[in-house]
Amino acid sequence: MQLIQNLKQATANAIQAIYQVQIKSEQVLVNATKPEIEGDYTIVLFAFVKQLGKSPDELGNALGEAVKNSMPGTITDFNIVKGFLNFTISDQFWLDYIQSADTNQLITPTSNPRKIMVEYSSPNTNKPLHLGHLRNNFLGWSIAEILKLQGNEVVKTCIVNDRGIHICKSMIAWQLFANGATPETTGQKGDHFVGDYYVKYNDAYKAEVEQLIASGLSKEEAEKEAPIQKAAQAMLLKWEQGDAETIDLWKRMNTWVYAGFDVTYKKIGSDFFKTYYESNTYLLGKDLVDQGLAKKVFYQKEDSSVWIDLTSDGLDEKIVRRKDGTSVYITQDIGLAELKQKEFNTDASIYVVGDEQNYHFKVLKLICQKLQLPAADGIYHLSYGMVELPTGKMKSREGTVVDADDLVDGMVQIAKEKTESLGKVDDFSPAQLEKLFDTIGLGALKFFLLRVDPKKKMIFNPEESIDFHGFTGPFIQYTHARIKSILRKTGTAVHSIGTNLLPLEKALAMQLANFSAEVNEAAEALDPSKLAIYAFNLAKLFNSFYAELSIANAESEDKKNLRIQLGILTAATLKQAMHALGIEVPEQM
RNA sequence: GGUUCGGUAGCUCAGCUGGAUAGAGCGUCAUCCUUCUAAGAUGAGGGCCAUUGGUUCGAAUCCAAUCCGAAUCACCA
Repeated sequence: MQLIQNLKQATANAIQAIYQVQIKSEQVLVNATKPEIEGDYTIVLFAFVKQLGKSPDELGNALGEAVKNSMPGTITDFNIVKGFLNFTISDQFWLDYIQSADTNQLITPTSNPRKIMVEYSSPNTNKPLHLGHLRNNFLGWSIAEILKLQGNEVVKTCIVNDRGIHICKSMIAWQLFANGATPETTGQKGDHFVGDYYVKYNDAYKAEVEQLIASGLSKEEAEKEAPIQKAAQAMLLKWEQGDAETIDLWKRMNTWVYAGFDVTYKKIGSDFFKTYYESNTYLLGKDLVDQGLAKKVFYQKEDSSVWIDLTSDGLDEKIVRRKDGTSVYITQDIGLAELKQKEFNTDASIYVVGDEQNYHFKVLKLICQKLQLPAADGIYHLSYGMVELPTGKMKSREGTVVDADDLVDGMVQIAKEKTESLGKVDDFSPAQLEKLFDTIGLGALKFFLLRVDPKKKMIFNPEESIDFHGFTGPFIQYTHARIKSILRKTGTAVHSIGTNLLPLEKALAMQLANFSAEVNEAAEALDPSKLAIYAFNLAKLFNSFYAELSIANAESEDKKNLRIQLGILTAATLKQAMHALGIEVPEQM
């Protein structure tokens, strides 16, 4: 659907022809005309009034006439109101569009497809996924789907933070308190099982610190001297030395966690083409430090630690190698960026990571650029805001973390209760029902987390749970199911669709025609919320249409055909838009 | 203190590449199921778009300052 683009181009051409002034088509602003004014699309004349030195009316008349004549059969009329040039599009244009639209090709693919990596999820192996991870996973998945929809090749990756002191804490606690218990013996999901020992570690640590303070140590000393903390540090050292027993335990506990993650990922629909483990990548980037030194990008201090000075870029000095020769977080990320580039040769790499790491990624990109790594310019940090509770941030210590599994199960349960109370799916089999509850519950949750601009922090109120009415996933799923229900009765064979359009029919066609452009916008901005909003508006519009006009009992055969076709297109568009959000739409609900 | 991001209806959010009377949803009130799925539709009510100044035909949108909130500025990851 190129209509808007064509209008811009025609306007630019007209200005060129009449006034010999070169205007880029992108400079022409085309809006949907206000409902109470006659017309379908509006061009704002003010932008050119001054530049061309003509009055809005004079300019409007000249442009209106020229554009109208350049698009015969498409534009039937124009008018000028207070500096706005309004064009009326012919019914025939929309009828042609409705008739020829192909549900298998709702999107015009991008002319320059790229290979793009999307890295998301990044779990820690010491605790289960929580609400924040869900936002990350849904965003990553959706971004990947949107880019694919546009015609790009997407490589989904995940970096697992499977090493470090926090893992050792869980391990120590397990050794101390578990008595050999395992997820199998307790029947607990592996990630929750390990997460519990992380909590137990913190409890024990806190108790030890308090005890030490009571025995006369200062708070600082106590925190340093707590035996369990020392044990964890010792264990990390052993791990790094490759101590067989430690590595064994580490592997064993990680296996439990991964088994748990797999269940969750499967449930919420996350997958990765390639998973990187920090235990394999944490030594990367060391050779790049030497290269950087040779290139004089980095410099060495007296204690032989290596730094980069970013003060001229408005940032600080940053260490890239410790004096003991070990690398730091940023170093391994540089190394990993290069590794990924070598393995996949992508045009761009999108990191879905929380906004608390904005500074880190700014530095990462800058350093990669200074090192002239091929990956550098393609690095893009998709920074998303935290999910907060009405009471403030989630804090594991205060037990206010919203667990991902619990939340998903809760949503599915609500979907079940709601669906059963409505009693519209009595003919479903138990397996179908289960699938439906999952679809609706997850749909509600995903939509809720994706409908907000990713970069903004959002508030989630677990008390109120998530609504199934209004601007929600189930509302759109319901609209889809409703259309499908009608189509099952009317059939989908369409012949003649008549020669005129009612306002609601036209509005629906216009909205449908926008889909491709909306996908492009969402892809460009890496913002699924744009698609969520689009899908909601389309569903809402269809529901108004549905309430006003009958499809099965339309006033004529032509009208029936036309509305069936509009129903087919709306259902297909909703399905595809939701699919790009990672949300399935049921045939019946 | 520096940097970055945010402040729009009671609540949660759109709108921000300047354009016509600032929009949704939830909540509140009212109306609509013997006819295609009421998880729906229609209507009412609700706003000094944080504040002040500037830019201009026109500012929620751009600029500056101020106030409030958040993140970050680790030899943690």
